[in-house]
Amino acid sequence: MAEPKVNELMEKIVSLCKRRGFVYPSSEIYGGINGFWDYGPLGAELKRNVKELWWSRMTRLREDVVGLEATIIMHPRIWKASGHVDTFSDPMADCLLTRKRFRADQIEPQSGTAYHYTGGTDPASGKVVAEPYAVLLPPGKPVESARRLAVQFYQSRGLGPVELQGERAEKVENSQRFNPDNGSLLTEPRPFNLMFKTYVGPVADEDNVAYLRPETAQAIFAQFKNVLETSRQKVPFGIAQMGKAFRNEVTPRNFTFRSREFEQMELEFFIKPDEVVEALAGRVARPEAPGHPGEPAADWGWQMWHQYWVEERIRFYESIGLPRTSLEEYWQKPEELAHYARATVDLLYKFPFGTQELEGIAARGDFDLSQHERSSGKAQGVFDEELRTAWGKLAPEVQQRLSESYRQHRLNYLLRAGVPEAEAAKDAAEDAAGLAKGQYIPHVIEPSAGVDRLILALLANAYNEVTSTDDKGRSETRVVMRFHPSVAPFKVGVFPLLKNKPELVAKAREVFGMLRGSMLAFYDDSGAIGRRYARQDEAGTPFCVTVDFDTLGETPELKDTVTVRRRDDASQERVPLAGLGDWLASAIR
RNA sequence: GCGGGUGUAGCUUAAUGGUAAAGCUCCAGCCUUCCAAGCUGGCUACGAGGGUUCGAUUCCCUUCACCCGCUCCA
Repeated sequence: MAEPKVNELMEKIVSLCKRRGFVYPSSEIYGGINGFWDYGPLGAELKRNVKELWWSRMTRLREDVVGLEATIIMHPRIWKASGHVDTFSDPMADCLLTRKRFRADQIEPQSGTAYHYTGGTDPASGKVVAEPYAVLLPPGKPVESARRLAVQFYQSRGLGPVELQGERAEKVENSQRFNPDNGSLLTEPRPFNLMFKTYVGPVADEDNVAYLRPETAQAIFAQFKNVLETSRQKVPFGIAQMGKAFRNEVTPRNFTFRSREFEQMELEFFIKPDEVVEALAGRVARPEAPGHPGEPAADWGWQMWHQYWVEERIRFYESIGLPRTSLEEYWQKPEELAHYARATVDLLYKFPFGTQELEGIAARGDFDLSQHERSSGKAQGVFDEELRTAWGKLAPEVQQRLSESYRQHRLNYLLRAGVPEAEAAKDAAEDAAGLAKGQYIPHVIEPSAGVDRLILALLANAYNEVTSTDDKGRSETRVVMRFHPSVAPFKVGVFPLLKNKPELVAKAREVFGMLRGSMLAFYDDSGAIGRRYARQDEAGTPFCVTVDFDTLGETPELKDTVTVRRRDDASQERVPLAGLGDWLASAIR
């Protein structure tokens, strides 16, 4: 549709980000580095505000969430247990003809006759392409189809008419070297390192390999027991963490949207399995209507908690200025779910380059703690005195039903994790027996958000162009960044109306000094007043305060009052200096 | 990683095989009683490397970054 326009908007945003100091290309004086971006002065403030708002809302304002700040480099076995080592170093192979890419180890084995060629010649020009090529045909298919593909291949390498060289047939059994769709030869499998690798200690050998974390979440699981034992929290409760994560993305794209170094804000909220909830509360509450389910209750099952966090997160985005209409909620279909997830909701923002994920809220069951329990050999379950007491009072048939349901879930997990059948059956039965003793492995709801993506969404959302015509008939387009005041880098600009009147400057400096202790203020006395307003509009500063002659007493009843000018509609209000701090503080909340 | 496109000042755009131009922004000064006014002055660029050439921003090669498509997205 309007695609050039869309790109134009992104280009304008990128350009503004650089011009005003929100975002710069990393290492720019050395030519930049693909997938890395820096935040300039305004961007750093914006990002800090966003992170502080998230942190405060997710931990400080809640009794049931505590924080964690873990290292970026952790024991490599964490990434083995989480599954990242395996899925992040897949060998990949590309089709030589269509360039389609495959996981080399997941290609369905093919059998048949492979026709090999040593090269192709253009009989007209005599041009030769000596690259070997091959096509695998299923039994019974005529050799012509192999030749047809081979001709296409050599044509794609720059030949017009093609004479094939060195045709040779070979029987092939269970090969993964050919494209299952068309039989074309693939490239040699090449490993894809999606995790950043490093070495701990001065000796760079395979024994010292470690990885920069590809997500912050695993540290939370790895420290779950420590936090549980030292924070005086009981399930249900959450552990929040913000921090850098690193992924060797195949294609960094869309400005900062997909970067190789990025920051996450993650919460792992641990809840009781539904069987435990029922044993304790007598029932399991499930969502009956869409929308926020209200205050947490003892009978909430995982679906209630999941919906609760989806709605909490949407409220957070609304509170920092992303209207609900700019967001989309996407409930992943069962076939799209990752192997560990029971349900995942993506919160998407309508970016200029498309509607893309800001945050994923996954109900991960007990997968992660279970993985770390098996991998580390350290029990990750919790003991709940109330559960033990309540269990003893349950009717035997209820005990039986809950225990069986729990056993079935555990068995499913263990089998999927590759535990041999007999062992899995035994372990699942033991886990189920643990319920009676008050033991279980918590389940988890994971709201996981990308800070940088959110910053980009806020930038895109704030970007507005205002075209005005002055009295000389010249029209001019200005940019106004309409950030929510709570995230805006500067909260207030402070100006003397005129620079060459020392009394105005002195008073304005005084007002600036008064405000800067409680909010980020910016003092400016250069150029005409309108220009200073415009500069602050581009920085997204929601309010500007101007000291004029009335402030000094030119009009006696206006003495010690200033003009407060609003960014979004340029409206002005006269505010007494004595109440200015409070006026602004309540306006930027 | 593949294919296509782009790369001149902070931004937007010129021109040129022979000293790289302008507008806006920015900085300094003057002026200015509320929305990029005016005047004076100033900083700043051919993405990087190599080749051809007496001389390359211009032609060629390589490389880097960005944009679009493919691929990937645990």
